[in-house]
Amino acid sequence: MKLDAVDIRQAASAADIVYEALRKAIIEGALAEGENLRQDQIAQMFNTSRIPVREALSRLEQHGLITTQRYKGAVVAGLSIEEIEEIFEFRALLEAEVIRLAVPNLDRKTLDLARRHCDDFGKESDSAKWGETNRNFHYSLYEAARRPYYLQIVRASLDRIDRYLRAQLTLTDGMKRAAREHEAIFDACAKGDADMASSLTRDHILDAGRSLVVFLRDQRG
Amino acid sequence: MKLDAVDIRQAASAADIVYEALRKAIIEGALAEGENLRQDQIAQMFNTSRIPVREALSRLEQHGLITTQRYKGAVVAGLSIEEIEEIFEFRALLEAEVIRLAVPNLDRKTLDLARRHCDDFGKESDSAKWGETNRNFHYSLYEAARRPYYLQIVRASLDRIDRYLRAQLTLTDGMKRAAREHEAIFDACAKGDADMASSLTRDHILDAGRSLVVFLRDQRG
DNA sequence: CATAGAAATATTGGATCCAATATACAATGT
DNA sequence: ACATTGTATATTGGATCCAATATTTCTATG
Repeated sequence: MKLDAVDIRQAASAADIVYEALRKAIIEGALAEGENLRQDQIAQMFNTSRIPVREALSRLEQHGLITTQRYKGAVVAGLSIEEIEEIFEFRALLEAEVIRLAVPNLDRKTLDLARRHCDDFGKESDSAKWGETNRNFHYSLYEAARRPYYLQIVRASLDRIDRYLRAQLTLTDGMKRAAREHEAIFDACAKGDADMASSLTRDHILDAGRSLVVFLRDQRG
Repeated sequence: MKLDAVDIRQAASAADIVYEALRKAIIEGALAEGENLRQDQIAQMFNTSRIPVREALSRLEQHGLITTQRYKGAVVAGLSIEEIEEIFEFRALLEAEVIRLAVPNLDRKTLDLARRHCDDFGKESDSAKWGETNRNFHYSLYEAARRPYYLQIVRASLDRIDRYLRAQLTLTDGMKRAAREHEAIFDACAKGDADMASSLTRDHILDAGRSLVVFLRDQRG
């Protein structure tokens, strides 16, 4: 197990740092599904005691990223195909609505930023960074919806399936398709067509979900 | 501050018990908005140390039910009118979809159960129990959607605004209206009309939200 | 008497220690 | 040889203690 350094601005507590580092490692796939997370081991890694580690693990469990059992420890949670399908269906519903609410509020500056993120995604060859640029693109538009509660849920739902998406996209040509779909979504936003942007976002997510399920069924047998 | 007893079957840890008790107290309004939650005080209440209390508080903060500041402690979180409006809008979107997905799966047994919960709600005079019967009715139908992830989010979003709803319904005649709307939702479900059930659920939630906002604007000045 | 500064108090986050239990492995009997 | 039992080890959850800081109270001074 190997973890990246973290740079949380307002990391008030050690627990926050541990939480963010583990969250990042899990959603990026650096920690494999089923991998054991020993409190002692993590505590030593962060030069801290088990107390903040336990708090971090507790939060990760609340978000469904790990499961714990007393006297046995925590493991990185895995999702069944059915659970993954449900989360994609959920994201399609939610993000389609968020983009619809965002379009009327989009201004020049936001569109320019989204345009840059869209280009970055198209040009990104390092698959490890794919997740970041993807989030950057979508969230730069979503922010305009001014719905912090929606966005919190959007982020949490993406966290759950992000590492499966990344695994698939590094092994298939899904990224090209995603880049094309991003272009279409951006164009609809730039034209101010909320219904179109919403519909395309919905399809974008459902397509990705279907591809991923095919990929996983094959991989898992 | 006074807390109910808890009865969690699989309350593996003291932290679970404290978490559930505090959660219940907050969503029922037994703990007022802004009320201080001192770790020591809570620990003594549950005959335990501050460690499990801290874990419980950390989880409550993740769910947005409290806010904490180092060296100052935790307080029960309050929501602005705008935040409440957002959550009702969110619930309308989500629960309308959940009931739509549920209707095709409804069987005799589930409908009978929902019928009973619907009657219970109409007959319930104790406003303290309103929240439970309301949840029982809606969730008995929602379960049929077989979407555990959706339901988890539905529960969390209701938790955030439940105590405002309860406060309003005890002081207005909103319960009669809610009871009528429940009847209509149930009838649509019994007829197998998913679109109608969805639309009525959406209106039911948006109506409740609007009434609540009027009530709160008046109350808060 | 009012106010500024200092000491006392309250309160949190983290470290270390202890209790409980699951797992692994060795010893023992058939 | 193999199954069973007992023990040693690993690991978690909780209790107690310590460090850091915010708040309050008290005192001294103009």
